[in-house]
Order: sequence, then structure tokens, then C-alpha cells
Amino acid sequence: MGPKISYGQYCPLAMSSEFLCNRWTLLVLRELLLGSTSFNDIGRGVPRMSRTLLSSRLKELVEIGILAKQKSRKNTSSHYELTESGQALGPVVMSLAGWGQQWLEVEPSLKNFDTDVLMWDIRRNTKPFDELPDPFIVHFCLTDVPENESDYWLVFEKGHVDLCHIDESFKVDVELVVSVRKLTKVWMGWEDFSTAVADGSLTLDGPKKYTSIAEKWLGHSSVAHIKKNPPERRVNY
Amino acid sequence: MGPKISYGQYCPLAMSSEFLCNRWTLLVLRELLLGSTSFNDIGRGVPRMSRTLLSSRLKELVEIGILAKQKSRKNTSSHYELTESGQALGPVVMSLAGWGQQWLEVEPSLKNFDTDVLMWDIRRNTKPFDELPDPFIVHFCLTDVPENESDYWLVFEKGHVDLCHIDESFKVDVELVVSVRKLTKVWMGWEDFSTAVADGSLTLDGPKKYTSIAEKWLGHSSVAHIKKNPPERRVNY
DNA sequence: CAGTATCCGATGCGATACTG
DNA sequence: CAGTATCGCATCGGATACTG
Repeated sequence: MGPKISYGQYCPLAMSSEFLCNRWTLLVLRELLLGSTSFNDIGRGVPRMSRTLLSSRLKELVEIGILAKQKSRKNTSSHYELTESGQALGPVVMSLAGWGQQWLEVEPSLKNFDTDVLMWDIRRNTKPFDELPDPFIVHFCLTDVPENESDYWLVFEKGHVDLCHIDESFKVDVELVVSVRKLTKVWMGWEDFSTAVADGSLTLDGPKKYTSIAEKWLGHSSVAHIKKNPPERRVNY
Repeated sequence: MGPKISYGQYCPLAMSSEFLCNRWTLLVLRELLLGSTSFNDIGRGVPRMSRTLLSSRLKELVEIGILAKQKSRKNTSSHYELTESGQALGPVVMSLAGWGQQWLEVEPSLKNFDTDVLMWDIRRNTKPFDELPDPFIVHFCLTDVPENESDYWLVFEKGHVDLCHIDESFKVDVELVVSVRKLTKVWMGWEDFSTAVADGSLTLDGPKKYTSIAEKWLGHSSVAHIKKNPPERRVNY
């Protein structure tokens, strides 16, 4: 019942690749696995993907049966969630991401990427916790991007975290000044947080009780625990 | 130094996907991981891929550094082998193949595939062993394919196994009559070998001492040990 | 917010033919 | 055996504009 089989192989790898190795599909899956459920949230994780294509990919995944779509009765919002088989792709995605984390040289990764993806990714992995006030607001000042992309605010409030890109006259608790390059490295676990603070490439400004636990509220990428190989053993894409 | 980054994400999954999720790449990698080292052997595992493209993919993999190419001094043959980072992709490929083996409905897999891939795959996983004479020759008669594709000979000899597609007047030890569909199912572990023999859909003709250990010399796919879900929990691509 | 319709340009890839 | 060169089509997917 599926679309045309183009590889012409019964092999499960070939069959899986038929639909998983289309452009953007794995990244959409990543968003779903990490918990995004709405069209726009998913889309925000893949900003360079056209909405047209996102729409068609989601439809395809639903058709295949690894994704399910629920429409609210008001028809105003919809809700995607992975089915059992979709959830089962978690280890597959992690395995590929883990390989990249371990083997890929970092420089190519740091070239030409959207700041928005990073900030959105950070937001996703954060949660308010007891030591923080409510609200708790962090102002990110990114030093190596055009002025209009340089400011972000992370708002920890009422059990969840929002990301803002425009100044709403926040009462800022901590100001964090850092380059996107450095922030990425630290967040991905490619460099030590404490080292970055020590050498001044990452600056924290605010009450000590909050800045001292910065690594805790900033968090890390979900693959940060996987150690990258030393440079001479990395792959240079 | 790499090619253009099209996803625009530092994420290791995105970076890995940039080159691993191109058409055919994962299947080429599978061939390499399973031990093929020459251009033609690799190509035989992906018959629908054009040689032009295979050549360019191999070159790309070499450039990236997950594959190494050795030329013999005679320049007459060359030799590909995975580097350390390429070997490390083994679990990634297995993970994806494993997902497919567990979750994919079988019918789509059985439509429109090249018999050659199956036979080549079987050959790869076989080895002579003590209970077999040298040479030991099996004649495969495939019942559900055009006449000119229906006959194969597996020749166990001097420590390795050859696959032939033209009759060289072999002294056949065992003749195996079966449909490609059934052979695939049995070989992939989707159905029991013994059941197929019992219900007559797979016929063995030859000395009992060889036919009785048929499952041993025929072997199984490397993912056959992973159990497929019951039909109602499968994905229908 | 959650998409769809249409257009059209790039490029990916297969087919074919050729080389050392 | 191990490729490369060239051609040309098809499809993929981005951009833009529009809808409920």
C-alpha cells in the first residue's frame, strides 16, 4: 500500500531508509521525540524547512503509522504524537546523534547555523526548580551575531519556561553574555562550563545565589554526556 | 572544509544526516560493514544504484574520512575499508535495520525486489564447514521469477562460497526448490524453516545427511534473530 | 494557529557511452 | 576490473501567496 519502492530491496535497512532518510524527516522525528506536538513548535526546531514540506512530511509519517494526529474539536489547534512504532525510533535517532556527538569535528557544526535553533533547544531542556524564584528571568546577550538577533530572554515561570526574542521590559535576574559559538560548545558538552566562566568567555551578572548554579538552570543537550573523541580521531565533514 | 551545510544546525543528528541520509549511502555502508571491499562487490549489493553514483558516494565517504581506499600497485584493483569512525557506524546501521526488522510489515518488502540481492546476501553469510564435502554445491530453483533468473548455484569450496547464475554443469549435491517470497521469509527469520519444509513450500532434494542440516548451511540474515512484532503492531509502509 | 496551492528553479540521479 | 564523462529528465523542495 506504500509508495513506490525505489531501492528494490527486502532488507529492513533499505525499507526503513525509504522513508526515514528523506530530507528533514529525521530532524522532524527528533522534534517529536523531544516532545514537540504542535505544528509550529515542531517547525521552530527546523526553521530552514519550508512549511509546505513540513506539512507533507507530517502527513507522510501519519500515513505510515509512526505518528498520530489529533484535531481539537474547535479545529483551531492540532496535536501530533508518536505511536508505539514511532517511539521505538528513539534509540535509532539517539544512536545516530550519539555517533555524531562522538565523532564529528566541531568546527563545521559551528558554521552557518541558526541561533534560534540553539535557543529553542536550550529552552526545551530547561525547567523551573526550587532554588529559583518565580518568575526567574535570564537575559542572553549573544556577542557574535547581528544586533537584531543578539538578545533572548528565558523566562522560568509557573512550572514551564518561555523563550522571548523581543524585549518586554523584563525584570532580569541574571544577564549572560557569551558568543553563540561558546554557548553552543558549553551547552553541547564540548567544553567545560566552568572553564568558560573562568577564562571570561562566558560572563554571568546577577545575584551569586543564581549565577553559582547557572549550569543547573542552563542545562545541557541530551547528548552532552557522550564524550567527543580527541581532535585527531574526529571526522571532518 | 566540508560541503555546504544545508540544515543549518549544529545538532549532531543534523550534521550526521547531512551525509548519511543521502540516497543509497546507508546501503553502501551496509555493504562495507558486512565486509565487501571491492567496487564490484559493493555494487552487487546495490544493483539499482548507478555506477556513477556509487563511485561518487564512495569518493564522498573517503573524503569525509569514514572510508579508506587502497590501490594495489598494479592499479588493477582497489580496496575499500572502513576507518575507525566508519566501523563505529555499525551499531547505527544495525539499530535502524533492527527497527525495520521488528516493526515493518513484510508484504511491501516482498514486492518488486531484485532476486540477485537476496542470493548475494545469502552467499555473504555462508561459509563451508566440516560436515560438508568440498566442493558442496546447492542448486536453487526459484519458482516465482522469470525463467532466466530462476537458477542459482551456491558453491562451497576451499573455505569460501561462490554464487553462480549460469549453469556450469555442476555436480549438484542438493537441489532446493522454493519461491523467492518464501526463501526471503525463511532467510529473514519471518517464518520457520522447518514449517516451510513441512508444508512443502520449500523442497530439498539430495542426501539426507546434507538436507537435514540445510538450515545450517543456508544460514540466516544478520537481523533474523530480532523478532518481528505480530501483524497488528506493524508499520505498513 | 495550522495549514494548502501554485510555481518554478536547482540538483540529484539514472542511462549510456567511453577509458586505462 | 574499476571507474569517469556527459546528457537530460524528473522530482524535490524552497519561495510566495493564500485560507479557515
